[in-house]
Amino acid sequence: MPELPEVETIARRLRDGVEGAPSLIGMRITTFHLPWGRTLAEPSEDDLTQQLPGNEIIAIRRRGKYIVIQLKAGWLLIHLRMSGDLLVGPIDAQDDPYARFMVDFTSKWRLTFSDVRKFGRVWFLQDAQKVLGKLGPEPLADRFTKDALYRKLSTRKRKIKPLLMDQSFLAGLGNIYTDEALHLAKINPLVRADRLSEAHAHQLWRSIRKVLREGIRRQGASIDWVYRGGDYQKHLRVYQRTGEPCIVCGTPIRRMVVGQRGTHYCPLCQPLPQATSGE
DNA sequence: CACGAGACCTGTTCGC
DNA sequence: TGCGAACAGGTCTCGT
Repeated sequence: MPELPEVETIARRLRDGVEGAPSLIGMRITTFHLPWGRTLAEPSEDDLTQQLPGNEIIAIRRRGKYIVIQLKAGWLLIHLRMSGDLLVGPIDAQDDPYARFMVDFTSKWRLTFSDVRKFGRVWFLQDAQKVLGKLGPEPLADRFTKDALYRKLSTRKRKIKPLLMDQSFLAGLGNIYTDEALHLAKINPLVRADRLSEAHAHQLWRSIRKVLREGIRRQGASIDWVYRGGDYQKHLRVYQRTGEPCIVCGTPIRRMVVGQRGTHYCPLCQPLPQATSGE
């Protein structure tokens, strides 16, 4: 489910609280539950039993698509992958059938990691960089400039779409927002990164930041049955709009597969530069 | 270095 | 109506 805007929205809700659920900042952990063992990537369940109880939440933020929970001693990292979500409710509430990991607090509140497809993972680390250190830049950070993007693109020969989705190249874009940004920038998903002009790279930079900011403003996109978050899905330009008219030129949106991912684009607005795609 | 295929999982939707 | 195939917001590993 979640890409940068959805993860950002979830992190803010945990940090600030929402109607019916308080902020988790300052809460002290009593115990945890792990109904699906593989959800815990690191350390072992036994080690976690030594480290988590008594620990206290200091801060919550997002890095790439990770939820980063700073504890008094150590870091709890959570990656929602395809279908994960984080919910706060009373300990005695009815169990979520898809709960894979739960943390209980002295306040009698419980944080539940719900994840239908079981792809999500949790890490408890003394050094968060062990996992976060592999990530590329934050697309919304000040230091990520349009010239920095142009320079990074100019040395890569990969197709632009899979490159943008590579989390070590840039952290946070997934299938939805990549398609959206490429359409806004009028760039074909198959174009080689090093073939983009400086003007196109700059336009792409603007587009990436615009779709991510808009996604956050709308509190993310709710697609299918999984995420009941924001309403950005009502404003999508191409994603899952195959056959519907392009909002710019009216041409039917097409779907193709790029890097094994469904890819949506406008054949007129995002033409493949002639004879450039190959060699 | 770049790419494709296969895993990991469950649920919904599509096509016949 | 029923049933298998295709598809879904992500990432890792392996082989070419």
